[in-house]
Amino acid sequence: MAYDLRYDTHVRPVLGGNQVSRTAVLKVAEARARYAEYGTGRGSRPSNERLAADTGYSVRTVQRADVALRLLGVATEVLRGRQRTRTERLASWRVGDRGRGWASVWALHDDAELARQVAAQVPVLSPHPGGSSVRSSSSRRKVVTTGRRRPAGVEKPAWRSRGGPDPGGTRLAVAWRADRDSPRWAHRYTPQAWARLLAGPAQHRWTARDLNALVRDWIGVKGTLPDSPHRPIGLLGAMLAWHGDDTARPAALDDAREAEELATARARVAAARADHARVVAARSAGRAAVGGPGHTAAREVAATIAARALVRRTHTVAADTARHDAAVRAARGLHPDGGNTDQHR
DNA sequence: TATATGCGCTTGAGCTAATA
DNA sequence: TATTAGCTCAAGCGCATATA
Repeated sequence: MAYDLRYDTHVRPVLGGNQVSRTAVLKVAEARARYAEYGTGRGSRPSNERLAADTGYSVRTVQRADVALRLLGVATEVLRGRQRTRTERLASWRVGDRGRGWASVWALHDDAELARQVAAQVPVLSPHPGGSSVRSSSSRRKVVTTGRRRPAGVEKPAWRSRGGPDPGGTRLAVAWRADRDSPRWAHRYTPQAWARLLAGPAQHRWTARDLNALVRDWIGVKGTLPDSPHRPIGLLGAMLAWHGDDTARPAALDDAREAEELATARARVAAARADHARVVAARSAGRAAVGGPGHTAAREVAATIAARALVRRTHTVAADTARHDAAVRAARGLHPDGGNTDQHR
């Protein structure tokens, strides 16, 4: 599909006089895929010569196919091939690798824009019979429709016999599709299409967060998740089967931890509010007591105590000063009453 | 005649041995 | 010891040729 949709616009102008066939591109892509990691498409590192031997084409054609794959947007050359340094070769020898060079490393991948183009082509690839080689013409018969051919005993369509889309599963699918953390392929199907698969988890009160936690767990354990899985419903079904117990919500632990943090924060806020209320009450009581009989009596007692203390301090200082003055006069030979002696004169 | 393919040469990086 | 020629490896490119 990539070749059919993009070769003329993306590849042909670049390759000029060195075009490459669809068959050659497919063969080289298949050969490269055999050397890539199965789950991710990464780590494909056969040399051009190896690919030429595998495909039966020349190295030159392999090179052209590589360019085409790159321009089609389905492969990326991650590391260019080169000869190893002596240190690298010695390291390689220790693990039994006698090669002198390293081939380019390629990653094979899908392309979101290309996937959209392919999806857009589906109606063209599955034409209505009216567009086929069988010509239709207007019938002259009065009744052109066929009669009831339903087998006896079948009274309603299959979806109705299943009871229609599960409401809980539909609600969960709607929430999951609306969640910004959900993978893009969640939007490949309508909520009704997801509903049947999600009916079980919805019964056990799963949320969009649970589904995304399941996807993250899957990536963590399996190591990979395609950008555009071939059958998203099948993939999510595999994840749910891998998870096993629907009653064990994947995000339950996160929810419990957040609930505990929320409760702690609420208790902290309540305690702070109680402290503040106590402080406000005490301040109000203090302000109300100012000017009252108790406050006035206390002030009078305090003033009396302060006056007595002042008198005591004055007497003490006056006595100390008199003693000091007498001692100074005695040391100078002066009369204690204030007169001078002749000795000094 | 347009398209697809292969041959042969070139490039770039690195190693080895000969030589000044 | 530094320089240089020759070689390997991986990859790119132009042109001649085969083919439908």
